[in-house]
Amino acid sequence: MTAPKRRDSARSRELLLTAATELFAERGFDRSTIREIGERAGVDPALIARYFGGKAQLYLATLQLDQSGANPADLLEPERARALLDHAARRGPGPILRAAVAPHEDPEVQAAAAEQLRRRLVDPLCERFTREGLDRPQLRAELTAAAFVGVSLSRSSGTFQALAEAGTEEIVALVLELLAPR
Amino acid sequence: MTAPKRRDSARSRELLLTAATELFAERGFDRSTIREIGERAGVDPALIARYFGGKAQLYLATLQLDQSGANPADLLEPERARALLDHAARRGPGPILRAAVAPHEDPEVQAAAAEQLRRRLVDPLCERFTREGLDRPQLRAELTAAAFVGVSLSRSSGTFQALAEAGTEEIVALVLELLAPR
DNA sequence: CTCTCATGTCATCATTCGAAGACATCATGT
DNA sequence: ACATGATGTCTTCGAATGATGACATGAGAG
Repeated sequence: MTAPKRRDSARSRELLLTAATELFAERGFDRSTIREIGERAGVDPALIARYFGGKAQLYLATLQLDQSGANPADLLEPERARALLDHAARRGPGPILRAAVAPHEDPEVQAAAAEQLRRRLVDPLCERFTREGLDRPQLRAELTAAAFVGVSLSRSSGTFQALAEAGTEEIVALVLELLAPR
Repeated sequence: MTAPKRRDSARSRELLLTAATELFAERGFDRSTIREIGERAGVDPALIARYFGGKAQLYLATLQLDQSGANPADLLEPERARALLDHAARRGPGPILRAAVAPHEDPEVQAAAAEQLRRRLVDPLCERFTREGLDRPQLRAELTAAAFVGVSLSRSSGTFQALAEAGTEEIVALVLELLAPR
């Protein structure tokens, strides 16, 4: 009951946001066009400009979309690793992981993506490493996150055959074995 | 004395190839334009079509360029890891690593990049793992290579601050510690 | 009912890109 | 010296893309 919408602009916004999230995850920002987004959403692409301001701001909106959960668990928690890898396998790696290896041209966009990356992957790891008394926890956290991003993206890209074909559980086990500090 | 060049088409080809290698390494294939390549090479971009057939074939030519060394050492050899990370830090990660996480649209181009990736990173690792008697050597090799690619690309991208600022030696040590099987 | 504005549709613009071709220029063989 | 083909320069084309604004339409206010 947040007030009934006339011709449902809220719904159009939502549809665009969802379609954009999917497409950005599948093909990345650059290779997604506002026409494709509009087509998938069943909404005229011109409304992207009206409701978000432009493609870049739509991207920013998708970034803020799923930061719902507060402090996420770190990568070395099996459930967290599984969730991330599974999500990437089914819906694409997501725009945030992509931003780690291929920065955006727009500095503002890149900064936003980098912050999401830090909050959702690096910081939890850094906390864990600090807790465990490792030296250089920040650097170790970034390194571990980068390695995980590489695995996740590579698996989705299909470039590595065995990696693409292996089941999620298998990957989770090997990744955790690989990344766990010793 | 391989026959003197009239107006030195061989030199033009070479200049284009060099400039293309640099630009592809710095910005990746998609974000590099043939006009930029021509400008950097000091050669008219139209000659790319003449000498290589087009942008995609120029890219393929750069891939075949530096596969001089025969069987390269595997990633877990410190010198090899250092060489790769150092090269990436100074001249960009190179088109091959990029292909691991962001496939090209042209299937032929992607296949060529994937093969280079396999020959130069995965196969040596697979041999090592087989030698060491690990199970699933192929999968482990691809996983390790993917993690390394993630670290290398992330470091070059500047998205992770500590990772970008850390010295090569430091990274090499941590990467080897991370990726070495146990 | 009618006015008004939010909402949606459509056409078009400016830019960028790879590609192709017309034309000019120079070197070499005869 | 001239003809021929290789080499280089320049313009232009067609497609794709993000953005913009004019116009149409429908719902709610008075």
